[in-house]
Amino acid sequence: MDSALKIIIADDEPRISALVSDFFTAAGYKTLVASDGAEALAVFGENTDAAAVILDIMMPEKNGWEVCREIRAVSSVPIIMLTARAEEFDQLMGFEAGADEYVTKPFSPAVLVKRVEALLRRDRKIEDDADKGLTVNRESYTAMLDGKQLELTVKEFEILCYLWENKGRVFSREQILSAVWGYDFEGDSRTVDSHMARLRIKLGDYGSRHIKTVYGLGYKFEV
Amino acid sequence: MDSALKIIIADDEPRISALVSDFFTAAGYKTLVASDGAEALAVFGENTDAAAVILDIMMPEKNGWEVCREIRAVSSVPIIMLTARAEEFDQLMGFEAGADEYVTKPFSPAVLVKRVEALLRRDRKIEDDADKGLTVNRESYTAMLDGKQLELTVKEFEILCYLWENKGRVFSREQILSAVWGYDFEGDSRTVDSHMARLRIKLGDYGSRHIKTVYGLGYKFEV
DNA sequence: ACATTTGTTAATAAATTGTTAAGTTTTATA
DNA sequence: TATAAAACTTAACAATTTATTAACAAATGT
Repeated sequence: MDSALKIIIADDEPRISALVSDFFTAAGYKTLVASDGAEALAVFGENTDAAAVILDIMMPEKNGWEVCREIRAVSSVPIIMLTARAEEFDQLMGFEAGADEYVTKPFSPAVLVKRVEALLRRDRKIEDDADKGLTVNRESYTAMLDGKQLELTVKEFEILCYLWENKGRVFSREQILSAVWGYDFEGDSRTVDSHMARLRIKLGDYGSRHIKTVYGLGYKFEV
Repeated sequence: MDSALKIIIADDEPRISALVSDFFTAAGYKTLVASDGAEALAVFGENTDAAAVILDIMMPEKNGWEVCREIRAVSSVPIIMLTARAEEFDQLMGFEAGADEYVTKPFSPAVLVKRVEALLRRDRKIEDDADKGLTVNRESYTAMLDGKQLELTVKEFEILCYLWENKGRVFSREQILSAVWGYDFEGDSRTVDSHMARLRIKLGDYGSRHIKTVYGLGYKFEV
């Protein structure tokens, strides 16, 4: 199985494409290199599932923005243009041709990888950190973890809320009981433990990582 | 003792090297200036413990990327290339020669310092002051040492807190017992010793440096 | 009446803590 | 400075406390 995302790199300067290719390979992508505009188009034709295309502007056969325009006619794949000089003219043409990003030489290959990943994120090709983690909504009594809704019972939800809204702070079982059950609750404080256990299970990995037992004191949501 | 980190600056334009040197000096570094490529190599030869090397590309004798390549052959010291024009050729050669960063003239010396420090941080040459030393948080019952969380038990944490919040002051075992255990604790005061030992172990080096025994009296957190 | 949630209990597991005792270091003093 | 006494350190152990888990019973809502 090879599920690595493909990145097409087109530059007539082999040392540049090799350099860029190396960085993307190191970052876990599969790279396809072309050395002129016509070849770039051919490679794209064979790999329309590519995750992104990086085009140098100055290339023989067909220049970068010609290639860009032709790809754009058939695909919305993210396109990044490389240019030697930050000239307004080139920039304009490039964007008009439908490029998504502009990277001016000299550039740091590491930065180029980051920019491409930003575009992939935009297209949901790679996971967005934004919808990672936990969201809690008192109004709807719902909690989302990594974009998926959790099936929590009321008590579980309220305990989670209480800890979540006071992240970092340690609460004793008694404090949790009076916050969630009410000050007049007569029950055993082991009850809290049971709920914590259930909550942890439902939160999976995230639960064990963030709902911490503070031995001898109680529980906390660790940031 | 002079523990300042050394920065080698090579530029054939004295005004530039003087300017850059001033900024690094102001930031607490020691600078070594060379005015051509050959000299840069010679200086590096005498100072292979330099923390970073800043090379102008256009230099007499040996140009920047020749110097870069030669240094790279023997050292992984961070190398920053300075270039007047964002030319593709220079760019390429520089990265190929193993430079870590590229800074295009005109540049702000302050920014250059920042970039260099980012590289030093990457190589752990300078510590991030943000997470230096000890932090104690009663709310979350956590103690951080140099950015890492300590796994302290309640008693350990409270003893540490007590000493930490009264830095410099000496406490007898009895005082510590009544502060942490409560005035009615009936146990042996050797108990405190055990906890101190465990605390010291968990605090490692920092522990032995700061938690001091005052013979015949008790303990203190020494500043 | 059914399924779901909630509370309780008890067995088990885990961690903290206090104590002891042997070994060091420090201090006082002869 | 040698020696003894006092004070401290350390490690190991056992006792204790505390937490987890699962299974079950009660309550709740549909």
